[in-house]
Amino acid sequence: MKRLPVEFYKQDAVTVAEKLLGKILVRVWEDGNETRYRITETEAYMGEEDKACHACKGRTLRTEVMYSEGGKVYVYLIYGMYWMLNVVTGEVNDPQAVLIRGIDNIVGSGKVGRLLKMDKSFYAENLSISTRIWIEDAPNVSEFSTASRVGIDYAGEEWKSKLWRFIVT
DNA sequence: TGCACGATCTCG
DNA sequence: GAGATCGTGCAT
Repeated sequence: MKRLPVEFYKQDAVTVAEKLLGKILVRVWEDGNETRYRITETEAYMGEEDKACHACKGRTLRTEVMYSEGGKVYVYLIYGMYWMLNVVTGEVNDPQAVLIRGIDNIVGSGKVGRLLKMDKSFYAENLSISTRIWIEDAPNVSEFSTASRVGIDYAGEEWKSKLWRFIVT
């Protein structure tokens, strides 16, 4: 297996979110051991128009990495205790990202962040060259379902109703 | 300089 | 069903 090419991440977030299902997330720990996880649940966030996307507020210190080229990591702290793991997608100045909500049998973006020991140092980590986290190719999964996104009540009906959550079944 | 608010989870 | 817990963004 090999790492996904940069071109993979340059597609739009909805496409990447769907194709990431079944792919292998590799995490190398400080002691040199590595663990591989199968991605089972993702969510897409589509740019400044998407009221549920952090970039809808425009370019800030926190959202800056979403404006860069796809293939980078976007992490941020939520509720003061959970690091959320996202993958930036799309071209430069096209702020999109895919939230990793589930890996293996771990479902819940907060749990994923904790399990992977995510923290601020992973902000803007490049998945193509990083030695501690990357994603490897794997066959697409044939069975998956879609659903509306979670935890974005403030985004309004139009954006809440988008079926941009992808789950391996 | 201060404050309200979350893409959540766990416990009672 | 509520609390934990803190960086970020916007209002003073």
